[in-house]
Amino acid sequence: MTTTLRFALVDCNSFYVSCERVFRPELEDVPVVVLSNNDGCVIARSDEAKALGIKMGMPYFQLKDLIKRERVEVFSSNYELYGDMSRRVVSTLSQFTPNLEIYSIDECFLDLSHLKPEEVEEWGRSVRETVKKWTGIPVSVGAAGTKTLAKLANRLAKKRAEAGGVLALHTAAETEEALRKTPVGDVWGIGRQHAKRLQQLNVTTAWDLSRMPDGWVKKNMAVTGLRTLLELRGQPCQDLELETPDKKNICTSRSFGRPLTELCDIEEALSTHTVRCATKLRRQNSCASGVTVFLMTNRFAVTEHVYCNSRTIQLPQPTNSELELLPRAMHLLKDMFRPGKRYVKVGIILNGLVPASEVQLDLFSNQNGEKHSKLMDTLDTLRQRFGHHALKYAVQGNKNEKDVEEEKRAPWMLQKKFLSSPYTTSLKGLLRIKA
DNA sequence: TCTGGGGTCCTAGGACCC
DNA sequence: TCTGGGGTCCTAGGACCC
Repeated sequence: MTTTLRFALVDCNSFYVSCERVFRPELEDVPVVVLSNNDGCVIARSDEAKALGIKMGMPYFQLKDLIKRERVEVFSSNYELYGDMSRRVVSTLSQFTPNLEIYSIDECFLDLSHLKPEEVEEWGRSVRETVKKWTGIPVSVGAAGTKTLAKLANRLAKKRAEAGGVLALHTAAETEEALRKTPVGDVWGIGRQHAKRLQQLNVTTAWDLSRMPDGWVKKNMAVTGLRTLLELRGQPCQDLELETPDKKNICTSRSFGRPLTELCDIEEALSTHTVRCATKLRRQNSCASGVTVFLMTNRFAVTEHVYCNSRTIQLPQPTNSELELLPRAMHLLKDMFRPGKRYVKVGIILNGLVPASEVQLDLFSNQNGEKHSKLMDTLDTLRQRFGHHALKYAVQGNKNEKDVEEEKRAPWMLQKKFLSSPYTTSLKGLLRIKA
């Protein structure tokens, strides 16, 4: 019995590592890892690095010896580069279908309804070759009747050398075999907690899960769990999301380059995050109804008392003006700050987002609102043209995150010891390739 | 010394109203 | 003095994703 192949999942292999390799081809076949912000932990690994036993999320400081011994190449994360490469991959994929969902920076769901089942493998190979040729990024393709099964097929396409990076689940027998080979914790939608619970009940594979009673799953894993269950059985519960829905919250937060004790340093960091966050808010044409600020000390500390606090206020009316948001964020921070602690992270969340057009009337009844709105437009235009640092508030300080030299950087700024060039988005980066 | 950042959805429980 | 029940809204917390 054959099933209709409705979805393909195209996933970039070790995406961040692959981005770095595009511009450093000599790193092919060499173990490579990419670190999270602040060079904290491993967030991408090449196959060679995986073979050395380096796991996702491992702290870098615990791996230093291994990295040195095995000559692992290390990169700080370079989101400017990865974002740009991601756009190139998406634009290549959109040549293959107009109906495509950007699921994450390195994954897209593609609609297959225009293909006959027997054409899917050939189509998948063509996708792989074209993306590789046009962007330099290797991808894998999984195809099936539901999104959950397409994810599962994609995982196996990566694992099975003989699949050549493309796997389609055509028949019930093929699907059953794939389900039997997938550990339950590797199913999309089954996280650590559910996996643990299921394993205790001797449900160890995706196949076992697909045989569970609906009632038990609904009761213990909510309706999202039930959707996963039905999709494993081939019954589609999720469609492509062709338009990205507006975000309901927007957050900007960073760990500090080193622990901070002074309020003024944290104010510089938080004001910079607030400006970033407000910029994201305006890009979505939204206004925020509330502001939350959070502040924390090191949660792993054993000798110090862990302090983790947050404060929220509702705004008199929704706004996206930095002039409204900044003083409120600063006030919340001062309210939480306790001297004598070593803080490691601060962040802001803008919540209760509403379309800016819906508060427009209020905005015009308030003269300040109209002025602010024009000012913010101007700021956005100038910053887009000349960069984030072109126009800043005094409270943000005068240091520039792009500066590499230690003494030119503020203490709150991220560590990025192993940063590659912004090869694709700046002239300097471009010159670095030629050299 | 050194452990990321940014989201979503669901549910339970409390507050409040009629 | 007795003291219901149903509905809605909000929030906190937990689970998940990449």
